[in-house]
Amino acid sequence: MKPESRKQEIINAASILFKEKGYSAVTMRDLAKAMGIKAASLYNHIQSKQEILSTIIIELAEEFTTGMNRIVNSNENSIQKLEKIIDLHIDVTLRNADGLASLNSDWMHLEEENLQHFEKMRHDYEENFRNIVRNGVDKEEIKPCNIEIIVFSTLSTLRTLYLWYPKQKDIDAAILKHDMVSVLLKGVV
Amino acid sequence: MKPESRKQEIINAASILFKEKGYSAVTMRDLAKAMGIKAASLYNHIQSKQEILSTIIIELAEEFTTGMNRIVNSNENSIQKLEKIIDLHIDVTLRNADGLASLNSDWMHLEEENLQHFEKMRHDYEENFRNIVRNGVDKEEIKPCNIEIIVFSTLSTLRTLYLWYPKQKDIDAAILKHDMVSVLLKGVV
DNA sequence: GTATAAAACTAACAATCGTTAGTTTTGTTT
DNA sequence: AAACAAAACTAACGATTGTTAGTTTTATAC
Repeated sequence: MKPESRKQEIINAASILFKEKGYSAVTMRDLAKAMGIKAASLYNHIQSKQEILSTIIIELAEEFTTGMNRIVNSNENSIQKLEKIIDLHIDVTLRNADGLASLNSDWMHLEEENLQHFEKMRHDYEENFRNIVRNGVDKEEIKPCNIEIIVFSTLSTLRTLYLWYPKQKDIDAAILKHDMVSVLLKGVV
Repeated sequence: MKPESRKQEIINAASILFKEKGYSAVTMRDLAKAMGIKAASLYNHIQSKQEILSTIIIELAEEFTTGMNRIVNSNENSIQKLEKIIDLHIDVTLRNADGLASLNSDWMHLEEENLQHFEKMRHDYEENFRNIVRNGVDKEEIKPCNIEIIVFSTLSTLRTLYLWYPKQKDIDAAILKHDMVSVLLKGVV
């Protein structure tokens, strides 16, 4: 029963519109119409269109950063860490699939300091991912494939989950996790 | 009489800009500046901004449609067909990585008839992909995993190749094909 | 019931958008 | 050098953009 703040409602509505058409193609009048108010009224709750975008993206990026740091600092082997990464992506996707569209497709429209912050978080995330895979190959827990290809193919699938999962209506999160681990790590042949 | 070459130069420049910022965020003045001319001069060669987008996307979508039809109608088993699909994506990516950004991220900005044509081609492509996987599972050439997850994870990786491949400077196409087959079909563990 | 704050409104701004019209420059052919 | 078309230009259009200012409505607290 606790009502979401009006600002959060706007951000949620914006996430949906940004997912459908992208940040640049969504006007403040589009967003206002989705909220059932006039464009100028939005500014009682938010500072700018840019603030909406950066709120959506930075919050999500920090979730991934926090999650990855927890995984990196855990005492598990490479395979277990990869499974935890898959869990992380599924969890975030379930919680905020709409926002992930902006994180994946509209990050380049962030402005100076937020853009830099985002790019650093993304770089660090990928570097951590790469190190986990590299470590797994060294310890022969993972096949000696091209590390870049493993990271790329796994990450591109996980990053695209937000597009696919909402269309799968009757799939349980636990089953999804299990099957993603199976397909991504163990192959299909 | 027809300025084919200059028109193609414009389309190529547009592909690069669309890749960097997306269709909606690129103005005709941006494109003109990239071409070293004024915005109005673009209209000696193209009819509209929309025409540029539809040319980029529809041409690529038809390449995939043609390629997929060839694969579907061949006398090969499921694994071989999946390998051919991987080849197809790598070939198209090598030939036109920039345009693929529009196909993946800006298709929703196509207008009525082109949008419908694109959506039908994409639907048919995915349906063909799904049938190949389903057939492979039935014949026990492919593990009995969730078919949707296999299609999704494979396709999301192939569709994202355009983002990743240009950054890999010293990787040969043949090696890439081999490794992609290895990672996507045989797993990493 | 009145005061106060939250949240909506109308009206408009300067800037920028895709695009058109009309004109001039450039390059090639005769 | 004259003719002609390709391709550039200047100038501007109507529409739309994000945003601001000032005002009115709505809901809550005393």
